[in-house]
Amino acid sequence: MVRRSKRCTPPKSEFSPPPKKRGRKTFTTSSSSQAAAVSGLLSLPSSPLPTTPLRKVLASQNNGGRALFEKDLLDDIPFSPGGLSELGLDFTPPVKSSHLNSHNTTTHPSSTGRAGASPFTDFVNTSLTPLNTMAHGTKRANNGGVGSLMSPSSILRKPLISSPPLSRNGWVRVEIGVGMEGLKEINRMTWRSPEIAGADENSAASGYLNLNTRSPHQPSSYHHPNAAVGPPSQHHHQNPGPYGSLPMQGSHNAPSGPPVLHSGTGMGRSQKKKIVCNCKKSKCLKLYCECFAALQECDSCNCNECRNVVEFREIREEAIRATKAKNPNAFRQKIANQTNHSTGCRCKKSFCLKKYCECYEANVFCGDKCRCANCANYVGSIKLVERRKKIKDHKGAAAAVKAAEIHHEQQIHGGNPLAWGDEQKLEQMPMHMVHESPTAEDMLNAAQLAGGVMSPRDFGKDLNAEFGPKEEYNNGRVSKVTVESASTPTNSSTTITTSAPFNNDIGGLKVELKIFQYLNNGDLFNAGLVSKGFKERAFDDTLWNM
DNA sequence: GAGTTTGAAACT
DNA sequence: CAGTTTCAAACTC
Ligand SMILES: [Zn+2]
Ligand SMILES: [Zn+2]
Ligand SMILES: [Zn+2]
Ligand SMILES: [Zn+2]
Ligand SMILES: [Zn+2]
Ligand SMILES: [Zn+2]
Repeated sequence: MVRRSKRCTPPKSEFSPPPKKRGRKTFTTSSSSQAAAVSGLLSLPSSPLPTTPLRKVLASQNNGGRALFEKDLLDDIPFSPGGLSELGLDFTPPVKSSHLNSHNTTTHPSSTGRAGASPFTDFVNTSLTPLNTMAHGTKRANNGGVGSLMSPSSILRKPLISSPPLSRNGWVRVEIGVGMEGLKEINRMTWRSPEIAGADENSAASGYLNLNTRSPHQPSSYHHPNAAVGPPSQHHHQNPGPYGSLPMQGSHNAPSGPPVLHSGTGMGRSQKKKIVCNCKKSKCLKLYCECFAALQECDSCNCNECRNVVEFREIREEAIRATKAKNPNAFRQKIANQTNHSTGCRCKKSFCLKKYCECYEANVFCGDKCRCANCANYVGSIKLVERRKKIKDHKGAAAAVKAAEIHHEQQIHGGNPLAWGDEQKLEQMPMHMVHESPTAEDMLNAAQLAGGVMSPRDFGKDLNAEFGPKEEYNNGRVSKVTVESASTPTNSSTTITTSAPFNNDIGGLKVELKIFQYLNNGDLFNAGLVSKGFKERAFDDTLWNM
């Protein structure tokens, strides 16, 4: 298989046309800062050569302003999650995204680079917020390991794009998880629409590709089933693609009616359960502290610099006062009537099926106050039951089943809908599950959850299409609600679940490599510097020999 | 147990 | 407000 000779060159990129086929894993890159600025390629330092392995390579290979890189030599180069930044080249401290939002240039952010420069040259033409990747070794103090070196993949967890632009046909964000092995999302390469990427996290390396201006460096035998693929049609965007629409935030309609979860765990107003916190930084004077939130003094807790004790009565009371001032309901129990969470949750990735969700944790169904995505914590949700079972919350599981039965009963028989309010019929049924296709994000989340909650079969089928054929409890039976699925992504433990056009398995080629087919050699080079994972893929023999 | 994920709380 | 950061619990392996 030989790469097509028709090389796709990003419109405004000055990247010199790569060889007809990748062939040897060599790169040429210009030391011209301008070229670098435009192409996003490495800009060589003009000043004293540093001592990093990369510099060594450059120094030895420097060829009249152009440096030649070869794979073998690159092996000595430590991967740098922050792109070139870690190597001391073109490092610029991350810019606050708020400043970058208006970033709308047609040139590379700067010849001086930016932290975690996108490995993809297309970036230069986007008006998307640049990605702030982290510097390798960034320390992050979190509960799990204060001061621990974070793997490249988890430095940034906040959206890399704020104010995600509306759908941009053709533009995709490519991400790859690095530094880990296994089935986790972070190990996968994903591509998604910019708007969805906005909600993503943990992207050690990512960049944007404009498929409208690119074509895959495909093997001649490659025929993508999707006609719109190749260079994705610039004309009609009818191709809904996986990201045609964002998931509607499921707004549940109030279940002001009966079906209630009585798991029995409700321990009334004055929590008798002993709370033990492990606060490290809040001094137990913020609602972060469970003790404080419960207006309990810390006792036998594992907190640091605790002020939530009688010895600091004044400070403590002032804190309580201040907290109340900010929110009069701060200390009010969130589950008032035993049926609703007073403020609802806003879960995005847990399906409200983990205790991260306050509704789920409180054993109440999500309600109209909730603004959760892909909620599975509703009356009749079989996944809810399964989850509780798995957690061995048998009481909760039983309660959920019972609620479903009661609900179903009311649905068929007399249960005057109006009695529950006009929208009772819609009830907690997440509309979006019925009418919308799952996003890549959804599928990834589902995949993660699937590990435990769903059976492999469910994962492959129902969950795959996300809540595709939706199973629900209907009076003890499981019924399926058919949902048309726009995409039927393939999935495996090592290749990501994506949607067309990287959807189908072609010649057993890994999805990630399919994605990389869109990258030119320069891109690959940069990608190789980004992370270990990127490097492995960028230099994959299959990719270079096709 | 260490490291990761998550969404409320806090902050700007 | 909305967007972002901080935080400590929940969770995974
Ligand atoms: Zn505390
Ligand atoms: Zn405490
Ligand atoms: Zn304390
Ligand atoms: Zn929730
Ligand atoms: Zn909820
Ligand atoms: Zn929910």
